[in-house]
Amino acid sequence: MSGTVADLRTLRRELTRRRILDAAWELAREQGLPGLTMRDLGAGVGMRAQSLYSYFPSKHAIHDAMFAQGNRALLDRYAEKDAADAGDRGRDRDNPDARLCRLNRIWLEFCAEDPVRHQLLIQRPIPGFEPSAESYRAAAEVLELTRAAVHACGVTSPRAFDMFTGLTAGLAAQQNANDPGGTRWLRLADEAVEMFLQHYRHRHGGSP
Amino acid sequence: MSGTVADLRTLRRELTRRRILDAAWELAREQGLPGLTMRDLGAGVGMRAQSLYSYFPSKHAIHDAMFAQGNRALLDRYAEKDAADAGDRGRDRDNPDARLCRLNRIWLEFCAEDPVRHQLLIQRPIPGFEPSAESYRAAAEVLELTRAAVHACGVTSPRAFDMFTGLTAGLAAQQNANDPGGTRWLRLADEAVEMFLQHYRHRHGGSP
DNA sequence: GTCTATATTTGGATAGAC
DNA sequence: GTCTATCCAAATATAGAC
Repeated sequence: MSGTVADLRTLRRELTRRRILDAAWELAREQGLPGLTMRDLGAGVGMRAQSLYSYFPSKHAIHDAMFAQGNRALLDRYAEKDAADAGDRGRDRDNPDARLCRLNRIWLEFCAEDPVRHQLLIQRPIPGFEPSAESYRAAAEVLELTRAAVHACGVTSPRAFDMFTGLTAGLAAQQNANDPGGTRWLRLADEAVEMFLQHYRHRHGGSP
Repeated sequence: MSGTVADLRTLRRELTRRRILDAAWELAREQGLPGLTMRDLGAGVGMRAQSLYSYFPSKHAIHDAMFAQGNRALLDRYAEKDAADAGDRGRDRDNPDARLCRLNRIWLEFCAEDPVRHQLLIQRPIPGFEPSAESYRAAAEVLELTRAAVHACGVTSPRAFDMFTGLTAGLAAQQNANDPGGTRWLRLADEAVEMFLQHYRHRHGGSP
């Protein structure tokens, strides 16, 4: 019996943690990531700021949890969308170019739909913030996924991969900085991949 | 006579303003842009924080002055380097591709040599900060310079120019975020321009 | 022109009552 | 588990003496 009670407690606690994180995202979207304060966050979930310390040991821990959440959300998005768009039809082997375009679109849309999340995951807007090892693992997983997709297109040099990450990171950054909510750079996604593949496949690559 | 005295006073005042801004850059480079405080800044020039208000009406005004300084520095860099590398020899007309590569290298090196300045000029790390109109003018001038250089290479579509700014912004962002002080993305500068021109000149462009 | 003194606000975090 | 009551630190900014 006491086991069940403990489980319920843990569950309630976890739910409240989620509510706090949801409110944190909402506030960060409104006033920017540095503008997120314990006071406002407490008010956002109907608590005093001090009560938050029952759920997170520090503000840093909240940032870290958000970072981890963001990376997991991206991995989930890949799993959903990538599978939904082509997995069943088995086109992954047949057309690696299309898959790279797809992954690139998923990434760019993910970045554009929440500039604050993009900021937290990609740039480092919080001075002393270093994410935990577990959070880094998810980020590295995303990178490897992308690298594999580029390789599958016949482009294998590290230089080329750096160019790819630069290209796609730039489109996301420009979109959020200069046309937030729009599609001015988003719409260049496929064109960018095409440009990239044309250049690197013919130079260092394998099959056309 | 009183005019001379007034001039001296203005001069001294202007010199102190410069000293304050120099110290501001130094501190920002050390502790990040949000870590710049009036206290530390005062200490950096041998004053109390309160005395700074004799030179700048607010912290915001200091940020704005830094923003303007940064943009002017970039324009100066273009004027110096671009002219020094090719102006005398008059290659600008003969080889627009080389000029675009040159401008791109100047820009990337400028961004990489001071990540904090890059952050201030390109991204918007300070929540409520909006630069003054005069500062914006310099930034727009930079953009037009680049657009003209891309046009000279026979690439005229706005889409293509957006791709160019995305590409080059991404290289700078990746360099500073993932390899500060290194050259991992910097060295891709010419290759990026080559890739870009090959793609867009053959598609929408003019002469090869 | 710079200082001391101070006002004001804000934010992160702890202790202990209930 | 949440609250009240505080603490402490830091930061922007103003007033007035020297």
